[in-house]
Amino acid sequence: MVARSNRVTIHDVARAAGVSVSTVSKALNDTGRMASETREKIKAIATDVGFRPNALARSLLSNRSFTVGLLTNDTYGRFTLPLMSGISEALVDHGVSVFLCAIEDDPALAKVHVDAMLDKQVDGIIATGKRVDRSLPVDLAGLPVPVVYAFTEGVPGSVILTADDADGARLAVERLRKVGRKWIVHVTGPDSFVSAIERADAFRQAVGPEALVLHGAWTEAWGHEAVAMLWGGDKPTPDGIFCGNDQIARGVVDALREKGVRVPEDVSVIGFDNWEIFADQTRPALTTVDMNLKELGRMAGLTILDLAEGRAVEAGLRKLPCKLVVRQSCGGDREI
Amino acid sequence: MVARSNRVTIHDVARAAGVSVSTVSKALNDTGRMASETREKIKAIATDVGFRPNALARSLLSNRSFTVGLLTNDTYGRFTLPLMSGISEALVDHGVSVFLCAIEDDPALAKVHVDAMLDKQVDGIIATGKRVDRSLPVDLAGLPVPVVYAFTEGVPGSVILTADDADGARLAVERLRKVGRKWIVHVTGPDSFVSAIERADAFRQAVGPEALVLHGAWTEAWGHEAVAMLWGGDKPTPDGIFCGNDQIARGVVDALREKGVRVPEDVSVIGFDNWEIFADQTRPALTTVDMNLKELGRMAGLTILDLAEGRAVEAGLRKLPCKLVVRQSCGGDREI
DNA sequence: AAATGATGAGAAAACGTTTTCTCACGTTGA
DNA sequence: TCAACGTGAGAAAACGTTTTCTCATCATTT
Repeated sequence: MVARSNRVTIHDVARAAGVSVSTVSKALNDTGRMASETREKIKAIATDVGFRPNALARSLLSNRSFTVGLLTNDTYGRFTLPLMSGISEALVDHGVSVFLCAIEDDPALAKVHVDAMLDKQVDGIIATGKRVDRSLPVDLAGLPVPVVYAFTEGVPGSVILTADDADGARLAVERLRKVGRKWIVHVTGPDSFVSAIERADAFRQAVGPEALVLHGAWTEAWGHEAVAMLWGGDKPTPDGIFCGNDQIARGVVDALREKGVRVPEDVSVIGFDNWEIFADQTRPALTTVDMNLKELGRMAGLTILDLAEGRAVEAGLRKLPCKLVVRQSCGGDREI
Repeated sequence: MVARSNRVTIHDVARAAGVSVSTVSKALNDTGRMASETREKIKAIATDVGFRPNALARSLLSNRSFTVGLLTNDTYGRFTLPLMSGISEALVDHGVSVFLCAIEDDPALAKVHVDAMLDKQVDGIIATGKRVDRSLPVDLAGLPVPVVYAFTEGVPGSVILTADDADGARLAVERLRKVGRKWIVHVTGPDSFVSAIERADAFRQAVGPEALVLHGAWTEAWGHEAVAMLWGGDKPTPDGIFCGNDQIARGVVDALREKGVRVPEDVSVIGFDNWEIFADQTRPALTTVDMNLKELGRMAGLTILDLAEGRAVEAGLRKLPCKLVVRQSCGGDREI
């Protein structure tokens, strides 16, 4: 309930042990020369009085703050949180803490946050966003600390980590084929999204020349609409639908159910994102492509650490493979 | 592309200006005595060479790091992100950055994070979680820094901020009454949740002795089930349904639509949480209670700041009012 | 003309560490 | 017996700031 700083410093330990602060420092860091009894005694006393070195003082000297910044404009957190979780998990073992800065597409706010982090001597900055083909509203080039871009557009020559959309599409098609689907269509988001394009291209490549890709919004409503279109004409209806995200997939599955089409018996559906809140709640639960965002976060964390510690890292765009999470909407889930 | 620390320090400024570091410091901080020309000249030179004071060095001296920690076990981020957003928004103006630590109900991990933050001399810690009636798996009492609990259980005598569940329930009932509903029921989550209990109690108090509360899971499926029960017997069916969260509400609305019951013409539905991804996508879009989590975050941020700066703060549980977000599922939305 | 006071600016200490340098002491070898 | 050497431990500098103290210089007053 009191005062300034009752925190125990290295001086307190030195006094308690009857030695100098240098000796304490060397004892605790296992450096320097000294009698091993002295070392052990000092260590014992240090833990006894609950000494924990002040990281700030240490950083001042070492030029390493064991702190990194995560800059994001994904306020909703759909992508940022798994990423954050991976970053944190990878770095906590190295004693590194993460500043989270939510900048909402506001350049001024972004600058304030970046400056604050630089002032606090972060060892590096990880930039992330909600769209792979958009960059944050702040220029991170030429900063005095390394920068890694994860799931957002980065400047040329920088390190950019992202999910391999094409791989995800291939995984989905492969699965649909494996459960015996012949006429597979792709219902996805607007073709103004690079992710949508890349998935669609890979989809076309995997399915062949007759491939059908329907672009729309990233919404349930578009899923409903697409089903209405596909089942509305007199053309043959597909037996497999690969959706651009889980919301579309949810719309598709609901629409099919309302139509009396059985999923997965009559039609197999695969989503994208593995957003559990959607994938799990859909009836039947969605088989869906997971972008491994947590793993992407781990990679980003370890990469920024490499850079901070001066190790060489290959620049350029690096795409991490996706994985398929099998639930019920595609069928074939019991065969395993 | 090189070396150690090209960062410009106060010494560089002093050299460039031909004065001592003390003079520079006083010039930039508008303290001390000096000719105003000197002051201005130094300021000009400082911005010229791009000097930014090293916050670490400053912190070492002032015992203030302008850094707080946010501890959460809400990996999904449903509650943490709006809170975080509010905290960050409130604190960025004061130059304070936020460490986000995701501890997944793992006491050891929690301790590691807390220790790392303490070593880094955070000015305070905000604890938050996914449930108001559960505490984090780590003891935050007796820490050398102030702690504020937001949306999670705190130790007695601490500062605890949370949403006023009863207020939310009252808002919902009030609205349903206002649009002319007479027979209102409450479909909510398990009665093992304090939130569910408090809302249910307030609901009963507002509706009267004949109030009907149905407890189930926090899922869409339970919404469907509840509708099946309510419309299954030969009792009169309700014309207003207040749901414990937006997922239940979504289930209820979907089930009613499938039944041919019109929302909001025949039945008004109100949700809880204002989880936009659900509230917006439901047809019709959900009128729902918003817990003002961002505001709660702001309060938490300002409170921790007050405590860090030694201002007195009243301990105890503080409940922040909710607000109703009007969309279409309740009706009466066009009257305004 | 001397004493007083105001003004401008620098020196030094401090924050809590780590690291390098120095030194006293005791042991070994010739 | 003396030089050389190894060992244990402390002194001091350094990191980049802020703050207190001291001290010239110059203008004002008597």
